[in-house]
Amino acid sequence: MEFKNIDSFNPKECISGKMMRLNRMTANIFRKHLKPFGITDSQLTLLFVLTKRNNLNQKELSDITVLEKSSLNRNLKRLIDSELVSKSSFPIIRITEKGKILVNTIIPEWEKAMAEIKALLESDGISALDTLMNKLMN
Amino acid sequence: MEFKNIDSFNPKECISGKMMRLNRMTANIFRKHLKPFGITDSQLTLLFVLTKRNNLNQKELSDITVLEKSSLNRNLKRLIDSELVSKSSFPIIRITEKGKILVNTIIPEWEKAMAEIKALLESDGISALDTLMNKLMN
DNA sequence: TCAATAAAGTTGTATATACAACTTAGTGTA
DNA sequence: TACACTAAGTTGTATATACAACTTTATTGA
Repeated sequence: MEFKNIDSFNPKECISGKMMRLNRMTANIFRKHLKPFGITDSQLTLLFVLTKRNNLNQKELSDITVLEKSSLNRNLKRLIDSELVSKSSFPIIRITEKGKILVNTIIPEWEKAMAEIKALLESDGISALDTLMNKLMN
Repeated sequence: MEFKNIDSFNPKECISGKMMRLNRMTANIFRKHLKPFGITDSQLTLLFVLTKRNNLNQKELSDITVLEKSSLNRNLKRLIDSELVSKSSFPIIRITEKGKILVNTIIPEWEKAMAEIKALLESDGISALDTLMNKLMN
């Protein structure tokens, strides 16, 4: 049986495939650094946003983080269970004092993760990432 | 309470955060196009690899796709359940005839997804992605 | 004000992913 | 060959993520 499409296409070009791989490699580096704190990169991203902006609801958070509302809702649930985030002023989501302390504590280790990935990316890799962000974050 | 680290850091720089967002946006586009075929982008990546290389074991597949061995094992399991992949020549993993037919059928739609994402990325976005791949894939 | 509609938030379900621990298969050396 | 060791593969468990369907909250028009 012949497969004309298969014979002529080049799967290595796949942009989704590349993006998934890059994401896994990056996540592996950050996960390693965050492990001692019992928090994930995705959760840390939310804490980071909430550290700087204290009047967001779930819709706004999901827009900022490009997370589907149900995904966001569940990620928040875990942070609430850990008492790092509070829904007590619903619908506004706020980081707790405990959350702020954790973020403040993690930052030095986050900077180590950043240094590790930056060493791999070098300056042109870092600006390549910004190029992609500018293209896709319309 | 004061948080020196929080006051001075810039969470928007976070490379992991950027990568996760880019990955979600890209995945959203591909998922939309692949939906009619009942297959995911991650599964399609595996079929793509197996379409071109027919003598790989799980270890080799996990290296190529940058997937932890247990993740790979489970992704394969789903493909085996769908009879798109076969483990009958263990430990070698092979795509089945059904799998090849599906890939051949999907390729035109995959090309549409590629066109959509390429239109957003433009040529400098596309080369930015390659820059990142070159940096991280050692 | 109240009913209709829209928006935001929640829950069910499925795949994706990784780490840890375990089992099976393979290798090498005495 | 047999035993020890290593590599590959599998399973348990937890988080991440999205879509669909549902509930709750907010908005708007009569």
